Amino acid sequence: MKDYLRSIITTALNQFDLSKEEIPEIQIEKPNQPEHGDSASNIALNLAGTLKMNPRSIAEEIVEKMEYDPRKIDAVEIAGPGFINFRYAENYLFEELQGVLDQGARFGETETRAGQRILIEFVSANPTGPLTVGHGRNAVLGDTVARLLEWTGAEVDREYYFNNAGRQMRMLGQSVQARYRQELGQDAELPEDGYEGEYIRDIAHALVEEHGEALLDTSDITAFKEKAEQLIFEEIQATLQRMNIKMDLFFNEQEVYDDGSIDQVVNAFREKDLAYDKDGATWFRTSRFGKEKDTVLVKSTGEPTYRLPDIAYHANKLERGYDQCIDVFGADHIDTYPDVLSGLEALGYDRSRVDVIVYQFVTIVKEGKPFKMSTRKANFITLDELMDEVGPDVTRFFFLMRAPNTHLEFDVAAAKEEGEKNPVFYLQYAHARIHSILRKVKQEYAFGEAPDLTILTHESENKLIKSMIRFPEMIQSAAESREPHRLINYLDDLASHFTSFYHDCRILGEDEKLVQARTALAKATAQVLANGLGILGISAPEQM
RNA sequence: GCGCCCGUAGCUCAACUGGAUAGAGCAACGGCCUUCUAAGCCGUAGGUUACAGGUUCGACUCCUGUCGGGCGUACCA
Repeated sequence: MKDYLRSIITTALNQFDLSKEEIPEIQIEKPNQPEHGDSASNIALNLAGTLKMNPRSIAEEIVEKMEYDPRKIDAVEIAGPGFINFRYAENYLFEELQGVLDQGARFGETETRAGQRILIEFVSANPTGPLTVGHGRNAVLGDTVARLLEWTGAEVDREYYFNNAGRQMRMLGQSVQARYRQELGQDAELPEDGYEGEYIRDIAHALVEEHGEALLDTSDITAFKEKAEQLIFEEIQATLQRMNIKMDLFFNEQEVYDDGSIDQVVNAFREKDLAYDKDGATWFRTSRFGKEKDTVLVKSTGEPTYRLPDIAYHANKLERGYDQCIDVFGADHIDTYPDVLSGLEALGYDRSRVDVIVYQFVTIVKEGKPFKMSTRKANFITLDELMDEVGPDVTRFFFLMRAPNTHLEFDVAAAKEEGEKNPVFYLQYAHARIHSILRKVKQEYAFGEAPDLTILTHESENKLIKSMIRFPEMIQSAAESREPHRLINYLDDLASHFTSFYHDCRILGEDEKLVQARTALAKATAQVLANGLGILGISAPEQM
């Protein structure tokens, strides 16, 4: 519908004395006030400046020159300072409703990104411990944005970037070694800054079972490190799977060392005089890109800082032919992002091909109080523990219900509540309720011909249909802005329109034609709810 | 100090990327179950959108400053 409105407005505008550049983008929006129609455009107001005319008279002229299909548009009005308001024809609504039924599980899919290949990198936690609540928001955001993009036609790969070398992992190996020795009754202490979590003991225990005392003499921590990595990765993947997330690709940071691309990056920078040596280290002239200071790429020890492999890794992604690469990370990593973009630009890539979703931190609220977490100390809540308490559906929902770029408060008590305070149940309940009706209808009726949807003229029916057919637009907007919470707000609105309909209009016991038409309407609603919940990665139960 | 993000009803948050009278949920108050799931529906109350300026037909949204909170500001990741 938006596209249609844009096209008829454009046709009208072409009759004005305006160059192409002077025609602004035509915005179509849904007015807050129902009296203002179903869709509205502010085009006349936007043109007031360039045309030097009263916006109302511009609007009048546009409407005069506009031709529209009465089967789609019932009325066009000019209101307020110069808005053009459109009212949909009933016939249009019925056609669209039929469209929902016809498209079924695919209703909402569009082709706007058809042919695009997108790589979205998320989670990317190093295998040093179980996923915590902090990773949860990252994981769920990344996966859901991926699903949204897929619904708009893109081909999306989900990638997990990790590092199994370096200090962190050494520390992990040493921690496991210490626990291993303790398990066998020896005196051993965790290294300073070692990992204190209980899971380290589990890994040590597994090593004892497997090797007995055979690893006591070795000073090499490789065996400890590898076992830890293996077990932790298994656990991480199990956690992700439980959350309905499946990564397509894993990328080991080591690759960009091994294939020499790190050196290539440094050399390319040097050739363009964007890298230099100072104090035994290699520096990147980030000051050329508007940063206060230059940045170290290779430490005086010869070891690269994380920025260098980061740049090489992103170049690698672009080289793999993706049209767009999206990174998901927390606010604490925001500072590295400009360096990566500068690096890519220096290498001759188009920086707009890399995009980032930054989310703010999660505060867990337990017993009414914020719960402070520290990763290395055993003081954290794992995602698994959270899911044990509230289940995967609620977990996903809570991480998605707020805009990524705002601080999220996760109230465990509210999440555990079954209803009332818990909005996820509202959606699932509406879906289950419809299926309950559908089951009853199926028992009592056997409809022959196609339903006559044109008898759905009750105000609640009308509103429900209008809400339903906005679904594809909502997916677009949520995908475009990378903000899944928009879809949640929409589904909430849809469910609320359904429950209003449910209370105003009975299905069972009415005239058979009406039963049939309303059943179709209910079925379409359930379909949209199921499709939407599917995008969110949340189950749509048929019974509750 | 500097940089990024946030500040909206008592609480948690929306507001379609600058639009018309700022909306939901929870909490409070008042109604609605012999009929398809009351995990629900309807209504009442609750606001100087932190504050002060500015930009324009129009600002929660953009700009400047102030206050408050979060995160950064490494030859850690």
